[in-house]
Amino acid sequence: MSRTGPRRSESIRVAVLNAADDLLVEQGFAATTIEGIATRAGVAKQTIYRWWKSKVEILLDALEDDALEGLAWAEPAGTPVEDLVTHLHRVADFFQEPAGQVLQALLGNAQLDQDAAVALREGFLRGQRERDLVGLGAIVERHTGKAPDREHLGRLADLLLGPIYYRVLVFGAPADKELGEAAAHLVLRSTD
Amino acid sequence: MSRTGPRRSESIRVAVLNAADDLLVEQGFAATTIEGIATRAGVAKQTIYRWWKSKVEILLDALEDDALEGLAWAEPAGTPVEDLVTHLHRVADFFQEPAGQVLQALLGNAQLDQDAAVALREGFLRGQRERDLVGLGAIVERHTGKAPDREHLGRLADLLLGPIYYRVLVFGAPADKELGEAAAHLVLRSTD
Amino acid sequence: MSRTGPRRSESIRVAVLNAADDLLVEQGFAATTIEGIATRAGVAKQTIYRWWKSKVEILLDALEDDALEGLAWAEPAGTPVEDLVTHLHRVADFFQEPAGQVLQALLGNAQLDQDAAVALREGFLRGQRERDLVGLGAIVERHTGKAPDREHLGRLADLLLGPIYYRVLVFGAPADKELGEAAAHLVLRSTD
Amino acid sequence: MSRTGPRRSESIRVAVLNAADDLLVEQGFAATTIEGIATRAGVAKQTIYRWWKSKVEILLDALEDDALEGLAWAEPAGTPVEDLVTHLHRVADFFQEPAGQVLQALLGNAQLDQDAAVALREGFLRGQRERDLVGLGAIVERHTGKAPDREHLGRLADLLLGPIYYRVLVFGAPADKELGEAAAHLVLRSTD
DNA sequence: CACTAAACGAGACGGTACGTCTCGTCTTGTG
DNA sequence: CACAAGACGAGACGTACCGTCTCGTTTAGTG
Repeated sequence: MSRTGPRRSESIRVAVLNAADDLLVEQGFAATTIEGIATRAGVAKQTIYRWWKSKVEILLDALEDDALEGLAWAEPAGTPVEDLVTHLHRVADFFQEPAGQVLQALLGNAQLDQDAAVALREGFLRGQRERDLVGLGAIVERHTGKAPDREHLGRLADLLLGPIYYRVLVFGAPADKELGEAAAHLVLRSTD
Repeated sequence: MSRTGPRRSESIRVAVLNAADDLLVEQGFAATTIEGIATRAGVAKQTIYRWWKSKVEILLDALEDDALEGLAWAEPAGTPVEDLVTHLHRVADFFQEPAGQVLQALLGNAQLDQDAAVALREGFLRGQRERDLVGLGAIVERHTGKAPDREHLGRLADLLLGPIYYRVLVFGAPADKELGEAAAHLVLRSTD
Repeated sequence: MSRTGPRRSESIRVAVLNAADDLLVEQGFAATTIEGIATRAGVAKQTIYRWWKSKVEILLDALEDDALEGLAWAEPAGTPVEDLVTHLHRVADFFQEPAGQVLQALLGNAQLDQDAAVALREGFLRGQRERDLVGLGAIVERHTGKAPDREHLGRLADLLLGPIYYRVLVFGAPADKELGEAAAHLVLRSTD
Repeated sequence: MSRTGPRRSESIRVAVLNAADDLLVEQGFAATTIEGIATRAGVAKQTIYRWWKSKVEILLDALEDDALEGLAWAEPAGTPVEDLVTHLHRVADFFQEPAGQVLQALLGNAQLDQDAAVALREGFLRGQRERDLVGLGAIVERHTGKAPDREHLGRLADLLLGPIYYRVLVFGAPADKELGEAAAHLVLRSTD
C-alpha cells in the first residue's frame, strides 16, 4: 500500500539543476543563490529546501549528470602513451565546459567549507578517483604488461592529473597540450 | 612638505591581519567576516574599509607577511635531487601551517570570484611563480650544467608542484613524502 | 480567490507600534531608531522595512491608533462655552500623554524634514483639522444659532488652538487652565 | 598680563555662522552637519568643536545676530491697534526670512532633544519673551491707560502670538493678514 | 468520485553581514 | 598653540540572502 498524493516532480528537479548550472556559468558561484535559483526555475524556495540541503548539493546533483562522461576514460584506441595523452587533453578541455566550471567552483568552495568538502568528496571525487585508477591501471598494464599496486597507481595518477588541476586551480588557465604530453611520457617511462 | 594630520596606524594594521589570520584558522573562510575581524581586532569597521577593499585583500596582506618564507627556495645544501626533494616536502608542509591555510582559502575563493582571482594572482601568485622558476632553474642548472629555457622550466615547475597542490586542493590531504620524491626524480631524470 | 501564503502578522504590527511609542517616550525621538524598535519589539529589521518606510511612518501609524480619541470633540454636555473650555483643556492635557508626545515629536521633526512634514499633514493633520472644524462649528452654531463659513471657522480654530500649541511647542510647558478659558470666552464673544 | 599665542579668529566665527545659515536655508536642518559646515567654511571640524558644542549652538549664535531685529517691537506709529496689527504681520513675515527659518528649525529640533530645547530657551526664547511682554505691555497701556499685571500680559501674548506660530509650525503655512487682525482686535477689546 | 495527503507557489519572518554614512574625539605636523 | 587635515571608534543606516515557517491551491493516489 503506497502512500497517496503527488510525487516529487521530475520537471522541477530538472528546472532547478538547469537554473543552477546556468546561474553558475553566467554569474559565478557566489551569485548563485538559492533564492536566485528558485526565481529562475520558477519554483518556491521551500521546494528547493525540501529536496536539497544546500546549493552545493544542487550543483553536485547537476555535476553527476554531466561530469561522468566528461572525465571518463575512453576505450583503447592507440598505443598506451597515445591514449594517455588523449585522456589528459580531455581532462584539460573538460574545465572549459560548463560541467568543468561546476566542478571547479565546487572544488573552490570545498576549500572554504568543511561540510561542502566532505559532500564533494563523498558525492563525486571518491568515485572519480576510483574510475581514474581503473582507467590509468588499464593503460599502465597495456604498457608494461602487469598491473601496478594501488598505492603506486595512486601516485602515478597524482603525477599525471596534478599538473593539469594545478594550472586550472592556481593559474586559472587551461593546461596546454605540451604539459599533458610531457606528463604522460615522464610517467609511463618511469614504469618501465 | 608632507601632509599634516595623523598617519595610518601600524598597530591597527597588524591587529587586523592577526585577527583575520586567527579567524580563518579557527572558524574558516566563510565565518571570517569583516565585522568579526573588526570586533576581534578592536577596531571600527570603517577603519578596515578605509584601508582594505575586502577580506580577500586583508588575507592577501597577511599572506605576504608570512608566505614568502614558507615557500622560499633554500640555498644549496646537498645534491640537486636532495635539495629539490627537500623543497617539495617544504611546500607540502606549508599547507599545514596557518599561512598555508590562508593560501588554500584564497585559492578556493579565487575559483568563485573573478576579482578575487585577479587580486590573488597579481598580489601573490605571479611573484611566487617567478621565485619558483628562479629556484628551480638554479637546481636544474646544477644538475645538468645548463639552464633550461623559460617555457621548459615552467612545465617542469607544473610537473613538480602540480601533484602537491592537487592532493591538497582536491583531496584535502597533504602530499606524502613519496610523492615529492617521485616527482623530483622523474622530473630531474627527464632533463638528462 | 485571494493570494496564497502567510499574511501580515497583526501581533507584529502592534509590537512595533508599541515599541516605537515606548522608545519615543523613554528615550526621545532621536534615540528612537529603527534598529532599536526592532530589537525592542523582538522583530527583524527587514520586517519593519517591509511595512513602513521610516520611523516617521511608524509613529504616524501609532498616532492614528491613539490620537483620534485624545483630540476628539465630545458630545454637548453643557453650555457651548463650557464645552469649548472642556475641549481646550483636553487638548492641553493631551500633550502630557504618550500620544501627545508622539504628535509633538512628529511636529518637531516636520520642521526639519519636508517629506516628514508632508507625511504628517497628509496622514494626520488634515483629518484632524477637519474634525476640529466640524466640532468647533457645532459649538459655534449652538452658541449663535447659525454656522459660520469655513474661512471664518478656520480662523476661530487658529485663535483657539494656536495659544495651546504655542505654549507646548515654544515653551515646552502645558497651557494652564486660564489660557483655555480666556481663549474660549474671547472667541465665542467675538461671534456674537 | 594676557596669555600668548593666537586668539580666537573672528573671521572663522563669521565664516562658520554664515556657512551654517546658508546650509540650513539651502539644505535643511538635517543636512546641515558639522562636517558640512566645516567644509563650507573652509575650516577644520575640530576648530568648530573647540568653540561650539553642537550645531544648535552655532545656529543660536547665528540667530542672535539676525533675529533680534526681525522680532523687535517698533516704536509707536499709529493707534495701539494699528501698531499691534503691524507687529503681528511682522512676526508672520519673519518666518519667511532666513533668520525665521533658523528659528523654525531650532524650534523643531527642540521638540526632539531636551538639551537643545534648554539651549534654545536660555539662549533666545526667554529674552524674546521678555521683549514681547515689554512691547505688548506698552501697547496695552497706551490702549487702556494702565499696565496689566505680568500674568495677564503673558496670557495676552499667548493669545496673540500663538495663532501665528500655530499656522507656521503645524501647517507649515504663514499666517494670513486677517488672522493677525482678528487676534489684535479680539485681544485688545478684551482689555477694555 | 469524493477524500485524503503530500507537493507546491508564494512570501512573511528572525537573523546576520554587508558596505556606507556621519558623528564627536583624537593625533599629527605647519605656521 | 590655534589650526588644517584626517584617522579613528562607534553605531545606525537600508539591502541582500539565509533557512524556517505558514498559508491556500493543486495534484495524485486510495477507498
